[in-house]
Amino acid sequence: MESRCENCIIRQFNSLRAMSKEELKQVSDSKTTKILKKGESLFEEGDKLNGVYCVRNGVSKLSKLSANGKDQIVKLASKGEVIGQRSVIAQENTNLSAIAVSDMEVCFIPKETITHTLQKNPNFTLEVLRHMAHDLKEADDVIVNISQKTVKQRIAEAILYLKNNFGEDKDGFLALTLSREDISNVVGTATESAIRIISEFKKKGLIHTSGKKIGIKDEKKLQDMVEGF
Amino acid sequence: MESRCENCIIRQFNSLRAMSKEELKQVSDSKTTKILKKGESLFEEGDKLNGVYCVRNGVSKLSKLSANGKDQIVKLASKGEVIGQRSVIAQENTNLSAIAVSDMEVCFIPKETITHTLQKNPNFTLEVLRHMAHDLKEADDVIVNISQKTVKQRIAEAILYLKNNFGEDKDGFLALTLSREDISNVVGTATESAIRIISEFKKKGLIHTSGKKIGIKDEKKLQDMVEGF
DNA sequence: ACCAACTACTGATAAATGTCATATTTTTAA
DNA sequence: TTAAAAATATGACATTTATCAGTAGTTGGT
Repeated sequence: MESRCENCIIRQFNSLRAMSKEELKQVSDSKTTKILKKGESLFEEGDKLNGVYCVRNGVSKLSKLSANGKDQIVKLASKGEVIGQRSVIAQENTNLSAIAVSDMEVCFIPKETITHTLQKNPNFTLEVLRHMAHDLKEADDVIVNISQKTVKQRIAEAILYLKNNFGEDKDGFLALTLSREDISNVVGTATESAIRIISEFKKKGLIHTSGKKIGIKDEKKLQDMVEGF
Repeated sequence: MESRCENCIIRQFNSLRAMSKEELKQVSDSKTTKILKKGESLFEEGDKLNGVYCVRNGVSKLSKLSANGKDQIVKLASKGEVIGQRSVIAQENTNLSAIAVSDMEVCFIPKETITHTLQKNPNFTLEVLRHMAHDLKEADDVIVNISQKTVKQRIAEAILYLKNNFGEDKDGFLALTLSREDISNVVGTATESAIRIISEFKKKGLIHTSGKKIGIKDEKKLQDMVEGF
């Protein structure tokens, strides 16, 4: 099974591209590959992480449990993204759980390899920093969206987000199928509210559905809805 | 007026403490000091920043305007914090506005000085990275709070936050006085809702007020309220 | 000290969202 | 394949929050 990091295309999308040949070799020698089925967890909130996970395939939700027992999904991480960086860098237990929302293949890289490179290779550190700066901006946007947009707007936005980030299958459905509950947890609303609004979108002809699958029929109107028209 | 960065205690609180004597000297030579009165802005959303601001005194709100014309305050930055780092690092225009909520004294450090040090001093980069990792965690917490807690809980939390981060004056009022509108923008709600809930807290004896000033009377009950009792 | 402008407050009402109960459909696994 | 379990769907209703309208109180500038 042994693919070498040096040859892995995935790393072009993340901060590992700033590593030297030598460093990549070290990563490759210390990494382990892991297969996860949908629903399995990479780690749970509060866990101490011994390394980071580089996603080769599939999608993971990063979520946090709130006092009232509901999960809030903070980010969906897919191919090329590195999960767990924040906790390893801040040397804290993780504040999020990571659960596969589709079958996944990930590489585990021990934290020593990462921290060692962080101390030796300023380009790598800077690259990680840039990624984190980007994540922070996205988080700020999410805060503004959640507090200023209606649930309807946020659901429309989530549907467009899923299309733009994960694409559509041959039948015109979103390639990443989330349960209604997951959608409500992305958006930060009650599951029933999400379901109701999705039904409404369907009645209005903005989307079509089949089981839990959703397909976009009128992208422009969905976009208008996001902007508040 | 020329105080030297080498002697500035403020920098102990931020990533500048990882700079060498030499680098600090360079910062000191390139920096300019700026005084802001309450209400004045450091920069506006969309501006291209030519450097970062190190807060010596006072507090600034970092906020983002939403489509419906309301500001969402994403962070309050005070003594020791560096504002504008994210945009400079990501080499993007800023996504936030920074406006003084009290009189301020800040040092402006040109971005060349920062980016130069980022490339040369891995310890500094790592330190900045750690700070950003921390900010990102806080942002995640805000997302969960906003979407899962009621307005009442969030206002109680905001009041406690103001006490814990900025302290109280000799009369037992919060040392940082925000307008009701600013409070509503921190919490992500309508100004009238914030006012109504603050009045309710007062009637219940959780707080006392005098004009726009708020003082905590029953911290425990406020805390219970945050947890949802 | 006084006026204008701003900010805080309150009530009435509307709109959005959550909750609970229950029916229906889809998925899962024996 | 089929029964059980899980997820989706919908209605009725409760609760929360926003909006609009108007009054009272505070503050800063002359």
